[in-house]
Amino acid sequence: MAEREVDRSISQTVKAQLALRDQILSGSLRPGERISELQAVETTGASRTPVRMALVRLEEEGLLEGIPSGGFMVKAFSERDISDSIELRGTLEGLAARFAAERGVSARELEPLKECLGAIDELLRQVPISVDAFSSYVTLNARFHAVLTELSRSPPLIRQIDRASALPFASPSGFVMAQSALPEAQQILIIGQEHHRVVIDAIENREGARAEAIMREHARLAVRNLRLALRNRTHLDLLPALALIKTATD
Amino acid sequence: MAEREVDRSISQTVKAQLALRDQILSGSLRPGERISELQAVETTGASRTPVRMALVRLEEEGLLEGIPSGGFMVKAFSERDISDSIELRGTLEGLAARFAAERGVSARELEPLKECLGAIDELLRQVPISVDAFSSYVTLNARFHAVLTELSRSPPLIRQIDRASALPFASPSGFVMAQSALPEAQQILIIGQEHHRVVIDAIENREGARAEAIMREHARLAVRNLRLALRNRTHLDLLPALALIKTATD
DNA sequence: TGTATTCGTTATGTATACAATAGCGGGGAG
DNA sequence: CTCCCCGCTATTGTATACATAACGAATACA
Repeated sequence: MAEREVDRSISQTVKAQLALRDQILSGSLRPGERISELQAVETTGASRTPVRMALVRLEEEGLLEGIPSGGFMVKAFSERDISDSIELRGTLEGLAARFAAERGVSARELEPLKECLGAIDELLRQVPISVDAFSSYVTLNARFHAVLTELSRSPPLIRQIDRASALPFASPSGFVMAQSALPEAQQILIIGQEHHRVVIDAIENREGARAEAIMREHARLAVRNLRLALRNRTHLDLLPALALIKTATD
Repeated sequence: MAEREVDRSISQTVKAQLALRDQILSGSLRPGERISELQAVETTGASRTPVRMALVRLEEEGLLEGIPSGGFMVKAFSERDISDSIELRGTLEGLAARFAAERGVSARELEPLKECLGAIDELLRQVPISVDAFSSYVTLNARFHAVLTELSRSPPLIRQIDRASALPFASPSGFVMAQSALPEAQQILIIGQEHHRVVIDAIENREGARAEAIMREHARLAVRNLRLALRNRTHLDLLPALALIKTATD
């Protein structure tokens, strides 16, 4: 009992899944590269069975791809894959916003959303925005999107949105990070915040179509800016997940 | 070597996954019921490791739910879950149609779609439609939706649509089957076919918004009719997947 | 010298053994 | 008679052993 040190608070499968996902997203594992189970066993500390379960989950998540002859490889994404994923999530979030608006949301339920809005307003007051403030923004923005998604009260939809967010840069924090290096970053943040304001207003007034439209526009903005940011890669080489994007233009 | 008869043409994992999915969808396993691994091993013929991989995949598919204390249970769906799933898929297919329209599709690529259209036209000519013809319709309709999805040329989107179709009644064939018992079945099929015709026209003329709108309307029609069909359950008790729907109104 | 075939090694798919936990039933006490 | 506690059993999570298939290298033959 002194020899084996096992953390019983978390399953080996989850541990392996987290570790491997981190390795993929951090670029330790190159896209197209075959993942060695044995190597994964060594780096994660779990044994083969939990590692395999983690690999299956990561494949379903979309980060890995099964190889016909056996095993898994890290998936590579084209720039279009990324922008499609963002638009996809925007469409889904639009549906969520519409559901929230049509089905009605109490003032109390809307409160967390307004809190995020106010907190971000506070952050955006400083020009230019500090690094710390930007970090807070990323958190608050992610929270805003998560809460909005929940307001749809539709488990299948929430589930799909979560899935769509699993791809690199497709999560609310993911693409904001990518845009941080742009000179127009602050303006983008301000516009995005305006979108947030409008969607709350639309939900409050039960304007489903308007709520949906603004969320889709929100995603369009993100797509446009991500494209822009990817043009000057020099500014954001620090982002590890960038390694997952195929450089060759299709 | 003579003793053990193993089919090498298909992996045990896939075999177990297919068998278990069939058991779930056919109602052999009741929703809320904990799935016994041992029992699954017996019914599928695979050993525990492949069975567990299959269970993980089915959980990711949305048919199973992990139990915190361990193991999996069959998920139960509310009527709203189902209709939301259909609308969800409709939204996704709308996006696919828009992508196809905006990005352009050659006449050659549109051919399979038109073939389905023509074949279905042929089927719908007979009144009332025969059981055989209806069965053909289900196949052709599924093919139409699959081809349309492919025309988006967006792997992430295609993937998501496939995922959304995994839930009971959310697939193109699934909800059509459910509606078959309705007296208005033939009219519904005719209207649906008109939708198909319009989406092809919209894609040909590169009218993205119109293509998207009609696919969403298509889903709305499906939702409405599924609701209707579920009202008179007596007509369609033959559908096994029905067991997965919670009877209690939320 | 190039190509093809064979052998060996390695990694994956599968099966099973082991360990730990959660649920359940029985027994005892209040 | 009821409630609580203890122990047992059954099932899951984990580890590992075994078999098989694929990939690579080396050698032999053309």
